[in-house]
Amino acid sequence: MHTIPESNIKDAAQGLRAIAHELRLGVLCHLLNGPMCVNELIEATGASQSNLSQHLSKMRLMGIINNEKRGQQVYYEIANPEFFNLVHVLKQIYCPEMCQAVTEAEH
Amino acid sequence: MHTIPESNIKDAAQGLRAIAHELRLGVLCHLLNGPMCVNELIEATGASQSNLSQHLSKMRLMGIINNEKRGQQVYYEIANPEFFNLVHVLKQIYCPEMCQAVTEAEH
DNA sequence: TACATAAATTAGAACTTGATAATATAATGT
DNA sequence: ACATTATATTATCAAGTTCTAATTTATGTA
Repeated sequence: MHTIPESNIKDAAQGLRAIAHELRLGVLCHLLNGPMCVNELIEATGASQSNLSQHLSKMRLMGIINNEKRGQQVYYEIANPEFFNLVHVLKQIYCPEMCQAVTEAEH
Repeated sequence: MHTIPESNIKDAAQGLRAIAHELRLGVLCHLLNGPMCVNELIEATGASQSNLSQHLSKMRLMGIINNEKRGQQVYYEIANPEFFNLVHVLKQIYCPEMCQAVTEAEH
């Protein structure tokens, strides 16, 4: 069966909501390259400290990312390697111009 | 590069929002088995007519599904086959109990 | 100890989303 | 033409989300 059972739909929808935001999805993409601390993410995204912190908190509560304190900094990283695949699929859907070569090769 | 370029992040986040809801994700999953008309989806999901219609409308505007009128009925179907892959990844993440066998075989 | 830096928390306003109920439109059968 | 069935639209209200500004907590350092 190629579907999500009813019992898990709620969790999956909640998980999607956790990344269904420009800034949060941007953070997820940055973290694909490895762990980053909050200041680095502020730099990378241009978000305000408070705003970013709140989004990171939400992503952490939703199980998208984990954090680890190293001295004065808090480093965030992707919690589940499946998110690499998720981003890959999103790229297929929303960056068609980047994926045309592959798509054409399949025909 | 395994990431979504900034220029497409907004679209991707918006697309995610279009399915980041229990009912809409449920509809998407039902449509994986083929086109369905509104009444069938009402049956399948238990949603009210008006509510479902509004969610279908949103998913259509966001490019997740297409519709086609056949006589008195309107049939909806998935707009992009990549959504099969998206659901597959979601299953890996949010239905771990269903995927354990595969995961263990990989070790 | 006092100060600086990193990050989290809180409160509140503005905006968005989702559900319901009521109404409208469109196709079909009598 | 009239009733019936299928779907869409509109208005409204409650609930949820997001941003900003201010405050707090924790860590490292002079």
